[in-house]
Amino acid sequence: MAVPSPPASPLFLREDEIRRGVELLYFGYSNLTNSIDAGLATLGLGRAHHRALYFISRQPDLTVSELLKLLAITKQSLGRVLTELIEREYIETRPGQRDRRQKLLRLTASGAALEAELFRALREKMAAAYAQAGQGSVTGFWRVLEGLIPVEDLSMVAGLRSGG
Amino acid sequence: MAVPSPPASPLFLREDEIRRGVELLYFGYSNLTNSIDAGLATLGLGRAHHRALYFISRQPDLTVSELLKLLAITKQSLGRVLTELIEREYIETRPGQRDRRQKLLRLTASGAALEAELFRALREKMAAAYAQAGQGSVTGFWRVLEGLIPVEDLSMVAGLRSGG
DNA sequence: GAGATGGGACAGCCATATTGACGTATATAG
DNA sequence: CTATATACGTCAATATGGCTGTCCCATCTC
Repeated sequence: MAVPSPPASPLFLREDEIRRGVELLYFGYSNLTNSIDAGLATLGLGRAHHRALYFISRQPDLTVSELLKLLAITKQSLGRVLTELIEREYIETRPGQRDRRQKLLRLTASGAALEAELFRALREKMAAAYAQAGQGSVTGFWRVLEGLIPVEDLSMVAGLRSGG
Repeated sequence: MAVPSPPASPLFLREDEIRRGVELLYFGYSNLTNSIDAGLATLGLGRAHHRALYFISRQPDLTVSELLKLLAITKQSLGRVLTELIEREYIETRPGQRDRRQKLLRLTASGAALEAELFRALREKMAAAYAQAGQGSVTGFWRVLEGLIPVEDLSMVAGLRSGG
């Protein structure tokens, strides 16, 4: 294969692939998150509420500080969301057993029902995308996304599975 | 392989894979977009400005209505961002040649320089993720994301390449 | 000339994030 | 036991980036 000469800069040649990834990630993310907005709006809730519900559902008895790390927002921002969700009885709290300063967060029955309903829209979209792309693609999808996440955060994300 | 019985519901069994995708997409997207916030903040710009710069860079002589479709926001929201970028001379406009009501959007030299600088951060992150995941994974990454984007929007996204 | 379209603008609103300071309960180290 | 750190909450003020509704002008198209 007598290819004349290698590219001057691999980074430059890959620019189009990079931009393609950036754009697909933007539109894919947007479309997925948009898919639950209507459901949230009927309840007067926003995406911030959903994120809290989602992670608490995923990892019951999560503490406030753990949730703060996952969401990467300030205590004040989370506070409003959490207060609202507790008032509406989607979430309930208990003091921690080892450390009674902690508040363990957990969905109520209606909170779990709401999360499940919202998740249905996510599942439909994601399942359709998985099916269309094929299982081999799904692994690649995960791997690239993992590469976008700093190493120190990956354990946190993985913890949603094991540590829950 | 005498596996006893198939799962009651394939959707249920796949729930974990779906959630994994949702979570990686959330954290991956967040980390990528966060990576340019510092650069934007030093200039007093926000992500909305970057999105406009990005798409105009990608498709010079884009019209306002085309940009509106890409960003999926209202004219008013875009107006503020665009006005600011024009005032700061990152963007310039010309009337359309066929339709003089149109405004064709284009980066100035300093706008192009800014976009390139911001893109550098995106490129580094994305290139590292691609490299770590391997080229086979990149295709899968694209395919799944394409599956998340409604068919009617895909041509618009593809147009960033051909129609630019 | 009539109506549709591309673009812009005003006023006001809302959701979600921020910072900084401060307070209280509990845990833990000396 | 005291000191300090931690977990959580809260006040006040602010910024960003969306939204709606209404109205406007220029231009294109029929």
